[in-house]
Amino acid sequence: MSRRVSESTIRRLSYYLRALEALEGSGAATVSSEELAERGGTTAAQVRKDLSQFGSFGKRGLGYAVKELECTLRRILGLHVRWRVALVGAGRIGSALFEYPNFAQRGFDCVAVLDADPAKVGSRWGPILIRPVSELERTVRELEADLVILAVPPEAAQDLAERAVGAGARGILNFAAVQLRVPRGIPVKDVNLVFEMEALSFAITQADSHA
Amino acid sequence: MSRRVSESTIRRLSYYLRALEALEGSGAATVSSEELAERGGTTAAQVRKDLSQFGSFGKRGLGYAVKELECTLRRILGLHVRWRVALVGAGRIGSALFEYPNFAQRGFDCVAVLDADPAKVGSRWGPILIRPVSELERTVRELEADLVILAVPPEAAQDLAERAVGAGARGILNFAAVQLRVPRGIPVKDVNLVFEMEALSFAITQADSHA
DNA sequence: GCTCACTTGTGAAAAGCTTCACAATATTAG
DNA sequence: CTAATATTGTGAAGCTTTTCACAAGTGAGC
Repeated sequence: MSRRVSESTIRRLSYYLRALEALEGSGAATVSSEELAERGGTTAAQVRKDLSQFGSFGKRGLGYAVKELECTLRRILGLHVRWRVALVGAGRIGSALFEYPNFAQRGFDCVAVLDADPAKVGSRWGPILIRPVSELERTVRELEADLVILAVPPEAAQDLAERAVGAGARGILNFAAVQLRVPRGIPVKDVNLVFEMEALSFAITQADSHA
Repeated sequence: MSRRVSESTIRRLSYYLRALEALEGSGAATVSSEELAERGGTTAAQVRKDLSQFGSFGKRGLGYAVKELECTLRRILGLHVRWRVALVGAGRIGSALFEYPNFAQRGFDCVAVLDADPAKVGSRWGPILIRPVSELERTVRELEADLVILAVPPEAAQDLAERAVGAGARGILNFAAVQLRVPRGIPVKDVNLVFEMEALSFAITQADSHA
């Protein structure tokens, strides 16, 4: 029950959680692996295998209790606690993130915003005062930020990542198009729109050349 | 040379391309699989395997010619042509995307913006007039959009995806937290910040419980 | 020309992930 | 109570991806 769990499994757990939330809204009390699979874009066997890595949550013949499984998944994903997030980079992406309502709803509280641009430093986003990036370490330490979001140019990302981790950050969401090197044990997730667009471009081009 | 190429390989090709661009800027003429691996966050063997799926681009003993490989990768990824993109959803995310300068730089031209909010319809973003989503089909058809970006609420996404594909869209970048069902052969890429944050949350929680 | 150091391309082995198939178990109906 | 039906949990099989290891090719120095 405590082997290494694959990235793909985790990603699917997030989908299952969204599906369960929707099901709860629609009043369903139980759900089968088959229905979860349909909503999560996978197969029933996969759903059962995924869940079985963490325990045995269903009832044979019946399926899974929606509310209970939802709760279990939240706990597995570590969403039963709130996470403190420091956002580095108050540009377009940073601002979109900051205003994204689902963010706080899902347990992620933005406790600080930092930027390198002196013109932005000192202004306010709602209750939050924008700080200079030079105060990154102090901010992470004093506000006990768990997670750091880097929405900064690629050339700045590696340095900021190292400093954030040095000051106690435990995970990084990276919007910069570089592969960050961080100490073992610090998870990094990359989000990169250009990469996704390039993957679409490849898939379409490929399809054409085979037609 | 024309087997199915894995998602992971494509994702890494994008990293290699970024690395090559950086190398070209710094004046290097050739690069070894080892150096590409370091910059792309993988291993030398993986780099060689990835590239070998498309041909034989290196010189033994020497490595790869930076400029040439860059060009080859662009062609493999289908980036030698420009892509026409329609953006559906003129909210925070849509606006951040629209203003993202790298987007156009990398060959993706935003040819239309649509929104469901009558208050936004008719206003301008630079040269682009915001259209009502009711005109999605007409817009995709007349402006010959290849790719559609859905930056809309989850409940609207499935319907819009179907309509976009019906009107000729060939690929979808989906920001909504639902699994879209589309006809076979239409690639869909999902971008979801909450999923990435949840993966971080899981990784950290997991690490804790094993400490 | 010969040797040396270097680096690719690739078959084979290893590791990892997904699908299959079925015993086990739960509920409902008669 | 028995039969019929539904659905889970899981070992084993099948498939995919990654890593390994090395023959083959390349240029530089002498």
